[in-house]
Amino acid sequence: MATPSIKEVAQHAGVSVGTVSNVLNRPSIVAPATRQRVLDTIRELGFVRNEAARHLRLGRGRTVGLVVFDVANPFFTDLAEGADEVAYEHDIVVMLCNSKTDPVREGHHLGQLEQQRVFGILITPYDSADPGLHALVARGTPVVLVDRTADGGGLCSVSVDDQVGGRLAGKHLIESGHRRIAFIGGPLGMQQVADRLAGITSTVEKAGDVELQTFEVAVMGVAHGREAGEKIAALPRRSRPTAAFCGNDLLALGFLQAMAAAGLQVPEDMAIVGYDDIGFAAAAAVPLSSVRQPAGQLGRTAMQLLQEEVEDAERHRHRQVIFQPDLVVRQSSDYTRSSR
Amino acid sequence: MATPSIKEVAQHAGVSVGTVSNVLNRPSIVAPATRQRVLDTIRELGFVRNEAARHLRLGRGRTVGLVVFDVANPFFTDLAEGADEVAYEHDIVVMLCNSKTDPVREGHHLGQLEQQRVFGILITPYDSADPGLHALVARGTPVVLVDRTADGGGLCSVSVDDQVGGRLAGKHLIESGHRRIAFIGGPLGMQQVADRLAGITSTVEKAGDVELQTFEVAVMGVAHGREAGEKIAALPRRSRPTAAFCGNDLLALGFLQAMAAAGLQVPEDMAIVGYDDIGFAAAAAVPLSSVRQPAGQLGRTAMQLLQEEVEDAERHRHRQVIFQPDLVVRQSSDYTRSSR
DNA sequence: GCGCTGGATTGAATCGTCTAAATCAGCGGT
DNA sequence: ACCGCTGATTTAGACGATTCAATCCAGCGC
Repeated sequence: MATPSIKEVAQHAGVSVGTVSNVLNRPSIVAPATRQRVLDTIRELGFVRNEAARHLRLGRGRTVGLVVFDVANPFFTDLAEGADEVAYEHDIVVMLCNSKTDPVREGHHLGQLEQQRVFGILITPYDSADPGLHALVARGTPVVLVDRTADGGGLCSVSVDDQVGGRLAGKHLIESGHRRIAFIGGPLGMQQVADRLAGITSTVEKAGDVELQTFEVAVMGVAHGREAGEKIAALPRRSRPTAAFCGNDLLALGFLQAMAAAGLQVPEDMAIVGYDDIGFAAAAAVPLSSVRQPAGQLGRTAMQLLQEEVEDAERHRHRQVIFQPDLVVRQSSDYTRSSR
Repeated sequence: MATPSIKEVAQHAGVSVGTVSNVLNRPSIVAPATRQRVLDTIRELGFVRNEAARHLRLGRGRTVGLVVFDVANPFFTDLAEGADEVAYEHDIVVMLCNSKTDPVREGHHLGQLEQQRVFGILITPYDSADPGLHALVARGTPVVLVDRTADGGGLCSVSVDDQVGGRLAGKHLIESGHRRIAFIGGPLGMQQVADRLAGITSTVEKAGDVELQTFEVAVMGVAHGREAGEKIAALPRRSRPTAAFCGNDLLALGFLQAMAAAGLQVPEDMAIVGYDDIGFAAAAAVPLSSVRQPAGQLGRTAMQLLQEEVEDAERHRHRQVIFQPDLVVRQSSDYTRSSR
């Protein structure tokens, strides 16, 4: 009934537990005949390795925790998929955790992962200076920051230059003639959001005659985008922004819905640029312009860095890998492609 | 440096390991003064419980594996979120695994989960009769089927009546006057797909004068939906279906894109009904009609069933919970709401 | 026939935690 | 002064796999 242990396999096959373990871990040093006999017994008995025991003895697990803001956001599932690819090659399993941009949930997950003595953690931290996170690192769990640059250099990180992203969006909108632009995103305390805002701000300031208005949201999801959109649509036409730069595509999608509901045309009455270029952006009611980030690559690279860090802890030097985003212009911000 | 063990905490606090363990697990039987001293030492030393050792000793883990077809499909992330909610209440952590409707990947994940001696597994199985899956169950890992009915009754399951879903879609399209309908989905070997098809087929047959054409796809993703759409758009107008029922919303979204690309109007030239009613369906270029499934509820219920099964293994009787889907009609299948 | 070599196998210790049984200290009752 | 009791604490195995030093043995050269 209960799964047999290595010991029962040994008895059944008439060898010692050491030999069974060797068959499992270094088959080459076991005599072929013995090896086969053990293998047969394993199959016969339906033996399944106990990872917990293995883990205890080895001191380190084969699981990597990936903590992200929002698993429902395709950007993060793409990222997760990239991480998974690399993990698979190294016989590592990925545990996806959803922090929902909530520091409490994030902390909870980190605690669980540390208790599990995971191989390492990839995380988009709510606050990269979180003392809890650094305590965890100090206690020995390897951590790689994802979609976030490690300021101090005390950690590896993989990110995309969000300021550049913000500038790309700003430049595009300004060049399209917009003079009143809204930024929708939040919480502003989040580095990613702050950087995107900083990016577009710098562009706006350079232009001189452009007004940028910030609308902070609590969570970057469709619902909040819609809410912000309703608020903005309700503004008097004269002072209402003519373009919106949304902190991510979910916000942008919600925002777009609000425009439709309010009877405002996109891009004529309101141009929209999102962020992440998730797959659904292109399929939206009005195909969405968006700042594209190489999500899969972020995930792959992060896992590789983690792998490197653990495999060769001595020689390892923390690295900050930074990718460049690019702007994908679609109908939501391009009059020339507009249907009417 | 290395995380301290319970033993070091004991030494430091001047008590035995047993007492430390008791502080952790049954604080009430420890004298308040001692308890406090141990607690202080724990904080001071930064002790973190080793879940692997605990797990080994207890024989069962606190992790539940959730194996789904496609983590990038919002239907499944909603489902996962529901499962997570309930898991959280029971101090259980959920491990999300992506099978990508690939039996090999699925098997790989099941193997990993079994090695980890997880608390249990929730799975949308590619083939619910898979011998590997049943062997795993026989060896003692509790499994609950999700979005899939357990035929034999040898397992708990939570599902939505897909035949009803298919009938709802069929009825709606036929009543809207369509006489040539396409079904896009696959692989047809998947029960969910087969049932949805069976549902619409039965409705079609009852109507008598309606023709149903099936287009099988390998994977239910946006790309395949687009592909199928292109193929159908290329058919001569006379024989081309006037409506499409897609196996899920991702397919439908892709299909919709293909219609736009081919210059066909939705719903005038082609009505579309999707499945799952994911959040993005409402935000699509043409808001998508869809058969809604209570994803979160599926996840919550599944986790509850698993919990019940493990907590009270003796008295437990396997149950099949079946929810009913309902149809959400939006513009993609409704002329009256069409903009033109 | 002896000792040696080297490949194959064994045995025991170990990882960190939990728990049942044993021990201990203190105290009230007789 | 002693017994027995209660409540607090300690002790001593497990749990299952890994690993390394120790052992075993067959074969070989001399």
